[in-house]
Amino acid sequence: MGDSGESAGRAAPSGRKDARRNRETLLDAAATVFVTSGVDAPVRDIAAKAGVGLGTIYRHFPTRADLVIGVYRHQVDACADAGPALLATGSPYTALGQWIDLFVDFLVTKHGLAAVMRPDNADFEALHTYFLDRLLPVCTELLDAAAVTGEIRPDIDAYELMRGVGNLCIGAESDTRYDARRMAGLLVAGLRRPHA
Amino acid sequence: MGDSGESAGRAAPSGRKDARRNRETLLDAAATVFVTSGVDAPVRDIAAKAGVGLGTIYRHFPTRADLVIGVYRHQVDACADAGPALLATGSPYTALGQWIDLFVDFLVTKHGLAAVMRPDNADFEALHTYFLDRLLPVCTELLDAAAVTGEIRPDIDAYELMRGVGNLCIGAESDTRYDARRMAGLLVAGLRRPHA
DNA sequence: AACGATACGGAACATTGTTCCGCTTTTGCA
DNA sequence: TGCAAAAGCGGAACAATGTTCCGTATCGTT
Repeated sequence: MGDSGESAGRAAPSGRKDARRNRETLLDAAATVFVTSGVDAPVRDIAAKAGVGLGTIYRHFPTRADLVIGVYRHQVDACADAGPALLATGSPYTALGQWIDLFVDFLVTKHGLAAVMRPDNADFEALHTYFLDRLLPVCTELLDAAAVTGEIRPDIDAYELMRGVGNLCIGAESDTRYDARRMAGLLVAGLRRPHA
Repeated sequence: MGDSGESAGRAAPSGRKDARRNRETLLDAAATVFVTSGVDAPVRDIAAKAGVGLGTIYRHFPTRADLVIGVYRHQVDACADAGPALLATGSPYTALGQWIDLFVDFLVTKHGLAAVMRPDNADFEALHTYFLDRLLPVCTELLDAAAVTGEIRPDIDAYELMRGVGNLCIGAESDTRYDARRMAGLLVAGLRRPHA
């Protein structure tokens, strides 16, 4: 569905035809390179893969975060949309857990993406902002619902939870001894209201 | 490369006098720079602060991880030593929680240190290894003790917990909306044995 | 076809880690 | 003390990467 067009994404098809084509080519190339080399792949690699110059890549995507957003926007949106859906299928706490699992899976399967979501990384501020804009409302909704039913403590901030879960996913894809899903599950378990 | 003797830190005073002095100077300078610019500060900054050339810094500390270890070794050791002490003062679960708090405080107050503990960062493998060597046995001890008393689930791996807590601390020092300590507390709370 | 606007490519620049080597200082010994 | 070898030093030079800039090529319109 059409969201309020902004930031980086597909707005009204504007500009020259070749420019539009290059934009697509770049997104495709980036997606491919991200899979093999992670989201930290050198800009030159992406440009080479797309067969364009460096100037072109920077014109279309002023910062790398814009490129990453372009590539993963759909998946982030899908994750956001899944929140309300899950909420409709079971208890709020269960839904929250499942939604977090979805988020963790998304991050863990994208090499380096979690590491890049840190807000102290000025280069990726746009990415951080996009994730938050999209997912924070959903997380808040789930959290509130679970708090209302009394399944979890009511004093948890969605932002903190998202940051925490995001952090837990860092480096998970390259460490067989570490299971980010498990840790995220523990964190969510920690949200439960302390039993009397 | 194979350093003489220990990985990094103070070994038996060996070599020339000026070399030993430079080593200390370098550690002092690094400590100062780390506080103001984080552990990712450019090597050149540290060299400049210490008033030595680049060659000198790389000779004394083949990798940056060695320098970081040299600077924080004492504090890591102190944290390790605190484990058994805490265990003697209260219930294992309480001790575990307090020990984790200690660890979190340590990481959070050192700009960028947590981010550098990731094992997927080849440059800092030595640092990662040092932390693990020193802290993993302590964490295991606390975990086991708390499992024996039945306060927590018995299926938690110390390595995973340390990685998880370490990750939770990433970027915490520059984000006022995020409290790593709180998140670590949640994670520890999640360890509790599920109530029947 | 001509022309102005738009976009392109890639050289050039900036930052930072790391290596290498000629020069200096220290140390051991006669 | 004097001296030569060993040990250490400084920083230029190299490599990898992000980013900017501008002369040139292409597109769309008249």
